[in-house]
Amino acid sequence: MWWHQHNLCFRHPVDEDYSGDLEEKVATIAETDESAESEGVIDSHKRREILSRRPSYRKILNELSSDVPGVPKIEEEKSEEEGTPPNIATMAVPTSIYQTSTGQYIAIAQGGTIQISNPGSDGVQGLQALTMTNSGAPPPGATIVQYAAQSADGTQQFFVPGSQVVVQDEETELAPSHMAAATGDMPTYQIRAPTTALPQGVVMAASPGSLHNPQQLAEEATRKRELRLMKNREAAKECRRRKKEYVKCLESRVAVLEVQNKKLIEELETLKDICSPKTD
DNA sequence: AGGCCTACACGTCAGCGATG
DNA sequence: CATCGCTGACGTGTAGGCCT
Repeated sequence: MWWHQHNLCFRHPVDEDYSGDLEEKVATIAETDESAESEGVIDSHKRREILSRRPSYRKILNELSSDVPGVPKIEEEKSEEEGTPPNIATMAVPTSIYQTSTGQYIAIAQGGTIQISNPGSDGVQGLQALTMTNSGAPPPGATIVQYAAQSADGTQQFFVPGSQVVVQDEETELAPSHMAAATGDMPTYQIRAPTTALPQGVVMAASPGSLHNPQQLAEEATRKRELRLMKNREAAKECRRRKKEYVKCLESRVAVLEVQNKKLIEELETLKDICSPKTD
């Protein structure tokens, strides 16, 4: 066994095909999961049919988390009135600590804040904070901060998708509301397109009534296509993120069930000994 | 150094279900 | 029925490790 419920060591690479095996393992242990896919020879059509009818990862994960306490849950969006800032992913778990394959410790705190710390030092040096700001569909122009790290010289480094610029705010009040809510007293940042006032991917639309000639129609079709591609791009990213989370969830569930299984076997052996004493 | 392999991330397409 | 979101499949690029 290479990991435990609250001290995960992610040794498995996240493979596209890996979740299927893991699902099967969970189903085998729990004997309740009907979503397991058989590893036998299934023709591609049938396999595709099975796969395409699978519910979303959010749904599956939420079902799992309702079964198993302590399993992270993906909150549904629209939690604005409930105190959760918009676009902030909330992990409904007590603070969990994981260890990565590189030896780093990852702590998921309430409110979705992830802290990454490097072992070896006194635990403070190298501390990195990361706040997920993209649980749901981002508003137009919103950008996902994928990773924030504090380098040795104290400067903040942000890696964001696309060719965008991160600008540190002079004061926290200047930050967008969803970011300010997420960071608290931390310095806040704005993400801007470097050359244009329009957010990345936003294309100016002509009003429908003004489309007369074929060229305008072609431009409109191109615009629609680019918009669809952009949305699908973001959706694919989000889908992959959820899938990774789902796989991690399955991994932790496997661990829990294996421990339970072991305990039950031991209990059974004990009961056997009690109920059938030796008669010689 | 260069070739090969592997893992990973990404973009795109296709197909499905949900929704208005 | 059109539209949209989600997700599997596929192709591509890149980084890192290993071998010659």
